[in-house]
Amino acid sequence: MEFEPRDQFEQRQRKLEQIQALGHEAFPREFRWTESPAELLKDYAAVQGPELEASRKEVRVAGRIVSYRLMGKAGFAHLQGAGKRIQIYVKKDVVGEKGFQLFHLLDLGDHIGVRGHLFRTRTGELTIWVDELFFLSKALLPLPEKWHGLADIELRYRQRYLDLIVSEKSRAVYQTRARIVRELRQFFDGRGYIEVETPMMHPIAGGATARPFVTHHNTLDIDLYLRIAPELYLKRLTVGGFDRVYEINRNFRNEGISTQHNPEFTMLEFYEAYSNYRDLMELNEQLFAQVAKSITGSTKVKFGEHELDFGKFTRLTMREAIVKYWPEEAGPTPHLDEFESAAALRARLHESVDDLAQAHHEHEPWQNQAKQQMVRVLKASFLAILRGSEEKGEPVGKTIGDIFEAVAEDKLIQPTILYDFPTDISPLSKQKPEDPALTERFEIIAAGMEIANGFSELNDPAEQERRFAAQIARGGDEAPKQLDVDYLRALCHGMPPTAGEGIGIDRLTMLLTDSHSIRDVILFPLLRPEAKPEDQAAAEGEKA
RNA sequence: AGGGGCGUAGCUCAGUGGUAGAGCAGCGGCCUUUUAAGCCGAAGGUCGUGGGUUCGAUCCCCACCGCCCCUACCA
Repeated sequence: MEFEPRDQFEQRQRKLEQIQALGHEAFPREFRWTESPAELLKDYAAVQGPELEASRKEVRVAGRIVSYRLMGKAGFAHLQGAGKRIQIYVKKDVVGEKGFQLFHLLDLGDHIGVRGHLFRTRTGELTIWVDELFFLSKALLPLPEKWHGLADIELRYRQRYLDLIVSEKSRAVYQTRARIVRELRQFFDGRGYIEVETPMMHPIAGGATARPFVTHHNTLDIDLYLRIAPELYLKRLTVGGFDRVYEINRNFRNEGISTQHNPEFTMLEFYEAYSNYRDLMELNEQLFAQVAKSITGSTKVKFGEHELDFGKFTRLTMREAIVKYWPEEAGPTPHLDEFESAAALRARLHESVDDLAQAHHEHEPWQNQAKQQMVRVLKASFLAILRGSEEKGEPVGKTIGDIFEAVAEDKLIQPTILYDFPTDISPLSKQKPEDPALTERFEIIAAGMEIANGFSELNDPAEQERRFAAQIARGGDEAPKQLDVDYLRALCHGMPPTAGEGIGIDRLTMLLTDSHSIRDVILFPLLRPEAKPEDQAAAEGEKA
């Protein structure tokens, strides 16, 4: 093994040998401790020095050395354990010649155990007076800089272990994430739901529109897809009589990577028989308020410059959202009847493009750069939407969805329930009885991000088959390659009226931890693998 | 995929068309209540990689690699 910095690596290997020569095992197997550094700091926060020294209660504590100050015949260090740091004081008189030799051979990053008792230093810091040192494990590579920590974002993602050692903030995010998941489990368990695990390898990728990852099973000699959603399996379970069922697990989508997208991400998906999407909206209002409150202490949560209030959801239909956020530069807002026909909507968009061009022309660039930018981007989006509609023959519902995304989605900062989605983009949702162009579907949007997606589940097998067939006929990378006949068969056995929903755990964690990149809430986000130096040289050789 | 930015010691960062600097970490020495401990000394680098311009490139130009941000695809 060879690592940079080579001299420090070798230096520390030599020290390990010297530690062994002192009679210590290089890699001991255990250490029996009585308290963690975190527990000591908490339990003895209010206990004064004289009281500590009067009782001289023996403690045994293990941790990683994260600071080290040697002063002749005594020294201080901090041991980090369970995320907190306790100081230790090591005196040659007390630990003896060999004990002090061991102390000399320690480096930042090493794990040790200590036996001793608590006292307070002159400055009042709670400290362990060490009677005996135990060597536990050597860090052969140095820790990041002690004051600034690991500032290189790439290193924080690639070497998360270092980030976690050095950054209490990062550590806290993942602890919060665990609490969020626990909270969600409690919420659903308390409502009579059962937690299940359905396949992650699917013969047909369904339940969402996304490009899947493909893999292969050797013995069966079949291609399989990593699941893009658990939806169709969970709904089979509602047919099977699990009336309230949920799963928390990973989905995989072979799509782009961004601050809001990682190729694998965690979803909570749940189904509740005999309920509809209105019931779910109410359930969501309770759920989000409760989770936000128990995680952050309040339903009002700081997210960047905003304060998101999960105690108060706005409800808007998709069409209302488009009308509400339609910018004046885009001309008159569309009328309700214009959402009915593709031709009317296209005409509206063409007019808007002209109005936007006009607006762009009228504004002097230096007057309001942000507005100029908005007008330019919106015009480009509208032109793209028109191309989709006119050249690719996309259905009107798709056009409406695209318009929503172009004009409204990023404006929805406060938690919003956006509902009544076009049937054309909702192949698994039940239609509204009074308007088959719309479905009983909603999304929860906060900070401009889609957090959850739920609907009254389509349980009419004939209609489901028509929708699947339409999807397949339309084609594209994101459409299923074949009909999921077994799913239709399951529906034919009778699925109760059911409402279901998926909640993005990563994004929810972002909101509740004020994290602005999904990579900050996923321990090991997908990055391009590090090239070994020789690979890199070879790659360049080939090109030359 | 397109646009912008970044890449210098293990880490955090300065810097210059003329052979590269600080702090922390590491090494040697002094120091028995310090705490970003201190003081003295020495060491540490193919300035992301490869080309080009130049008498001379870490710096200027081009390509490539990696990361970040925005846009596009998507949740």
